[in-house]
Amino acid sequence: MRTSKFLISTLKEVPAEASVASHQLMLRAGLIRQLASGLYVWLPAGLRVLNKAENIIREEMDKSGALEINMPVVQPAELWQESGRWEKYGPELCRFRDRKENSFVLGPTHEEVVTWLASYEVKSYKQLPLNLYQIQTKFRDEVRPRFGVMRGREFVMKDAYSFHTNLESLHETYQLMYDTYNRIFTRMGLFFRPVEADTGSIGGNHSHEFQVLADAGEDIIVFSNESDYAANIEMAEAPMPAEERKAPAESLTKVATPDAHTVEEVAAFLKRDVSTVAKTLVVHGETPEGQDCLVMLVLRGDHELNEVKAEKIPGISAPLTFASEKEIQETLGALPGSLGPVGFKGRIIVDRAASVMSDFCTGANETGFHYTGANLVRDIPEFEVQDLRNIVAGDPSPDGKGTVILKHGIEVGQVFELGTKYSAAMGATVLDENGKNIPMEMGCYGIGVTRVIAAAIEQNHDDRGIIWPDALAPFQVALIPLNYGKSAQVTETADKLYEDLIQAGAEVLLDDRNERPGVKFADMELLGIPHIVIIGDKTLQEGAVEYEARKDLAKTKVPLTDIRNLLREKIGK
RNA sequence: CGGUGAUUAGCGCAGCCUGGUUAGCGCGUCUCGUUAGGGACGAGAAGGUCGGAGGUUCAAAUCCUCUAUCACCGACCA
Repeated sequence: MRTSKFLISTLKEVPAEASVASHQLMLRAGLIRQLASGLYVWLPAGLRVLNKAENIIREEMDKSGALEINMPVVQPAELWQESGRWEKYGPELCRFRDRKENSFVLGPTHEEVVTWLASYEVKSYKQLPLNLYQIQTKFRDEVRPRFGVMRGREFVMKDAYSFHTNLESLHETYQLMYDTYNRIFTRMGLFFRPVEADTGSIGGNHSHEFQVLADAGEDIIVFSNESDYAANIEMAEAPMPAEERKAPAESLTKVATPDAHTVEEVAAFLKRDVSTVAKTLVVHGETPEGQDCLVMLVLRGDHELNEVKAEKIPGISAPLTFASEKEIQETLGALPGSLGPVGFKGRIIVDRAASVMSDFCTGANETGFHYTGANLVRDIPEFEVQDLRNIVAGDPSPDGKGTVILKHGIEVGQVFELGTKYSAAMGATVLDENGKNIPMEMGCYGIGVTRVIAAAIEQNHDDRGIIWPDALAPFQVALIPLNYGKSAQVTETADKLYEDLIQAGAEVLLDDRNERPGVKFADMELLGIPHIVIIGDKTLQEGAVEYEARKDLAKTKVPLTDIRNLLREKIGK
């Protein structure tokens, strides 16, 4: 490709809407343009990268034995009503009606459609296992699109769905996909880790996320400093403290704490550490009889509630909903900021770390008052202990080896064992060896293709621009002739080299624009092309050209006779 | 969805508070010339419903009301 025939849409200045490096660079390098919130046009250079990523995924999926299909973006609402997600999915599911007033959705994922498909196509255990995948556009009306294509509303996803007669077969394919994902992200040159994950709204039993480690990531990943333990913070169990709860030493004393509403304010007012104050949160729940009720969650003041853990506890509403001020006032007679478990008649769940506190401070359920010297059992006879909090750096690792470290990650893929959740709900059954109808076991496996591009840039850039891993680069080689079209020897050399490399099957961008050298250097470096060759009269006098590696910007003079072979070796052509 | 802020040329911004000529600046774009190894210089030019609607006023980018869109901070997910 010649730049004169290509669309080079680089920007000098950073558009105001971009805050993270990948978003800024994708706009500056001319890979994408924003059409509306969370919606992006992929420009030619960007699309080349996207296609590279898709092809790697396609090759590895095919190698694993998965079969590519294509399902519609638009899906009938009935399928979603059948699976039960019509109610559960919430407003990010974009719903609409067609001219006949029939309800449809824009597919945010395709479990329903693929299960419908499998129920039609698969009748016998002999056809299983089967793994179907597609690379296709999804739409989720995200509450808060941000960071460019990292969290867009419309995005490209590779989603695969596997079908099995038994769990053993499902485990096998799960492991196969796990290994395939490792190969895919390794080929893309990413620094990533598979981590244990929550199954979220898709539902299921067993799951790993593939996380690209980068500071801009929105997820927090928990690692052990001694073992290979790695999990999403949503999942990471905060172990029971080793120490025993001390016997009460103080008596329960009510103290006035005017205008102190947060744990920090109370701690500061009473001149004690936040970790000696118990934090009380009130959420909605259900009694075993099915009655709505309020449940108290008690945590140490310096700890954070883990909502995923909380909503998994039976009897607590999912999604987790906090009681409103009005509800709290009516039930407890006090406002949030002065709440506590002492004297509360309902269900009280105490976090493991909070369960070993003694002589702590907590709200008195009377606005403006707290207790000091509060103690479990003595002052709060009825309570249960659960893991409720986010693990923090320095806590013992959940696997018992070492302590934990927290890092940010970008979730680029996830593998799930779904079980029979969808097949049972939607009647996707097969006849087994005994002629019995059984629902198929299912797995599902996603990769955020557009997101992976952003993740790759987060991990690979410098102050001049993007540094593409070889496998994702829009072009492998950039040729920068200086004085192209004016100097005959430069023009001839550049054209010849260009033709040779094209013949060899290389992806080459020849910058034949009538621009000053600085402009060309800056553009090619911003665009992140891994291998750059500079062809100028000065070095040609010595029968040489210059080779620049984008990775480290190192320039070396290379004899003209060697440059073809050097490049072909670098790009493996 | 809540809170905060923004919307003026392709991009980045000033002007608004205190209403009053032809709405400016930098970058980019086009033409001509000089240049040519790190986003050059000179001369000229094109490009604006001041987000939209309504109102106040002799007069609105500027004041008021409504509305749309975008961004940032908190609850979702590939």
